[in-house]
Amino acid sequence: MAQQEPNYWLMKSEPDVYGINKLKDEGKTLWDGIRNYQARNFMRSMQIGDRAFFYHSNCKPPGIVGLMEVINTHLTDPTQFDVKSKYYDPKSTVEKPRWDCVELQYIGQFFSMITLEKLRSIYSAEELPLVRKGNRLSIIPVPKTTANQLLIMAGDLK
DNA sequence: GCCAACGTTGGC
DNA sequence: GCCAACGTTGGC
Repeated sequence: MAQQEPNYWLMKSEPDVYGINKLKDEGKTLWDGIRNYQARNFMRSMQIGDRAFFYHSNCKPPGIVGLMEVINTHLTDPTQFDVKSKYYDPKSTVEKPRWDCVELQYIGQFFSMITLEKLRSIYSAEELPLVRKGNRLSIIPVPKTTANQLLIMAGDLK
């Protein structure tokens, strides 16, 4: 089977909760805790080899800080069964789990963040759905053309 | 801290 | 199936 071109994504995380430096230390991570169906469905369409921009949200300033690669897909999110987790979902069962996740590997960190302000000044909602007004989705596709431009903009990775 | 935007829940 | 009430996200 021919390996198809990787797709690009943008994945948000609050740096106080899980930031790029944590991922850099750990090398890879399960992207668990997603409790939004649209975001989950985007994760379900991810393929090994896809790449994702790491976005720091709910901070000053918000923006894209690094790059990751999808190394595992269609994994059951373990936190949905963990009573002590804030992501515990009593309506989910082991037989029929509601939530899954992907595993991501750290690729690199940008020398300087591409801020949301800059992204808004460059891109339309079609070119980068992140900048669409009122968008709260934590996982968003990034069109290939835009992804390539962002990578050029980022230059070499740390 | 405010609040717009949007998702989810649950009564009917 | 509708929709009001409520909760959350996340920029500002």
